[in-house]
Amino acid sequence: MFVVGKKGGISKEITPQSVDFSRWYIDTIKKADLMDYTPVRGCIVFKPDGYELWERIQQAMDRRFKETGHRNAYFPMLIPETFFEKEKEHIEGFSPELPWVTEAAGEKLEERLALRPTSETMIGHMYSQWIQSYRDLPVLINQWANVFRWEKRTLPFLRTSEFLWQEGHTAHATEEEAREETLQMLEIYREVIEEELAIPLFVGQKTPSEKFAGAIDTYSVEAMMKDGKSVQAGTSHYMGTNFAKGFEIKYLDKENQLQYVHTTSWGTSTRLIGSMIMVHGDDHGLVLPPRVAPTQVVMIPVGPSKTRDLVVEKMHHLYEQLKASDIRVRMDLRDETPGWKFNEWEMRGVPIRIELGPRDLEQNQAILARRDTGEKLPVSIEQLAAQVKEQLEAIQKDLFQRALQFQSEHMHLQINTLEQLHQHLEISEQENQVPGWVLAGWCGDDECEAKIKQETRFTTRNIPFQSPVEKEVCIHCGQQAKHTVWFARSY
RNA sequence: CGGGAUGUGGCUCAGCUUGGUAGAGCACCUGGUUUGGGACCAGGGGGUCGCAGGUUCGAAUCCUGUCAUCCCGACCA
Repeated sequence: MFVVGKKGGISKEITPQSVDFSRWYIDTIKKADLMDYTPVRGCIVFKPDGYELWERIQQAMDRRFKETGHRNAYFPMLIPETFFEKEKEHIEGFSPELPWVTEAAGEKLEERLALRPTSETMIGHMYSQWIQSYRDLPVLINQWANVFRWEKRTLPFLRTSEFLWQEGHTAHATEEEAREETLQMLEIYREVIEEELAIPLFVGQKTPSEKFAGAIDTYSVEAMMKDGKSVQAGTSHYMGTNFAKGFEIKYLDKENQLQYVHTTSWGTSTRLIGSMIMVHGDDHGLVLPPRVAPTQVVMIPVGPSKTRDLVVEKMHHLYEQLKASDIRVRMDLRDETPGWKFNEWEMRGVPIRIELGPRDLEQNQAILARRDTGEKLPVSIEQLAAQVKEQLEAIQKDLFQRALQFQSEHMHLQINTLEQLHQHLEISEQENQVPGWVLAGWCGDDECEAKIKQETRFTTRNIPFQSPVEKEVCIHCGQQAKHTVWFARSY
């Protein structure tokens, strides 16, 4: 399918996915120049292309947050130790991974300050002061921020000690309204991630053991990577009155009764970048969905040097035309051979390459090459901008469809016992196939869940809102299933 | 945090076993020829060998410690 030169076309510098997926991932992000390591453990630089991906995700999210009535604010990064003690589950969940500030201005602090792992506590504290009356509700605030979780094992974009994210925190008068908010934001995540990042998702509810520390209910959107593992791409939590009670967030209702507010929180992070890479990337490197690609089109002049001036002159005209059509386009006029540039921009995942040479000038055309399929098609110059737009949209759509196809090929609906699961894993390993995801029944017992994890490293991903099949019995104990759950290995 | 591996010009690595003037390929700079899938020739620049100690007349090489990255586990977005 990939149209390549005599040398085979596989990058010499990227480990093929089938050989070692982890190495492929590291090779790809480095070759695509998205990030670099730093001297600080688990902390990376988001280089301009990596950061721009984040900016585009931000824009897509932020627009929808605003449309649904939320506003942005910024809360401090340092959180007093005592704040964590106000919600028991919360501190148990987060205390192992907190970095602390213990000294400032050369003196030991009376109370040490944590670098926030999330801002429920600080925001809860502030909300308690801002909210007095039902007239103050709802409070709908989002924050774009960095957070810290000192991870034992780090992986660029997917798990770093410091990462960028967005955390929404809302307070409502009623449970019903707060629950609506929780699901509304989950739906916004689904929309952005599927439409902008072309990543198809599994939408559902987390099991109690997998939910957020301090939440009543946690919902997630989960994505399947090309190695069959899952990434939790976004979460939305209904907190009930847990944080309201911990931080005394109360309001007077219409009957002059003091009530606790119901809070929610919801978040997505820069791990979306990692997911996107692992969902769409191939053995040539990165493959970017056009809507978030920093560069959508790269133009490369080809042909002998005698004709170069003429070609470049024409290319400038076309470049201006594409720019005028709001296409993110750049020309590569560096003094390298075309083949070298082709490979370079493929590694960087640019969706469309336009080649222009003397033969094209004669025929009043340009060659348009798709990153995702490798197809090259001649396009008449008059129609170039229109064709590029059409192809960008086609690529966006095709990436999603291909990912959806991959998903359906790696979802296993016929596994009903632990023994069958073990068999499935053995066969997958023997045939060097990704084990994928397994839909199975679960009785609701934490112990069964823990045992499955222990034996297979498969964890519950979520309980889908819409399950393709309803399961009758628990995959572990064989008793009646309460839920039908996705199981998978995860990042 | 446990087990394994690695750390040497920008990148990929050799050299380490058996201590003795730091190497190769790629990249970079200059000039020329080239350019429709990773060009070629000639010349050139660049490294206190992750860091800190130690052993030694002498350490990239041996010893101790430490930090980082990768892989495999336990913990988590």
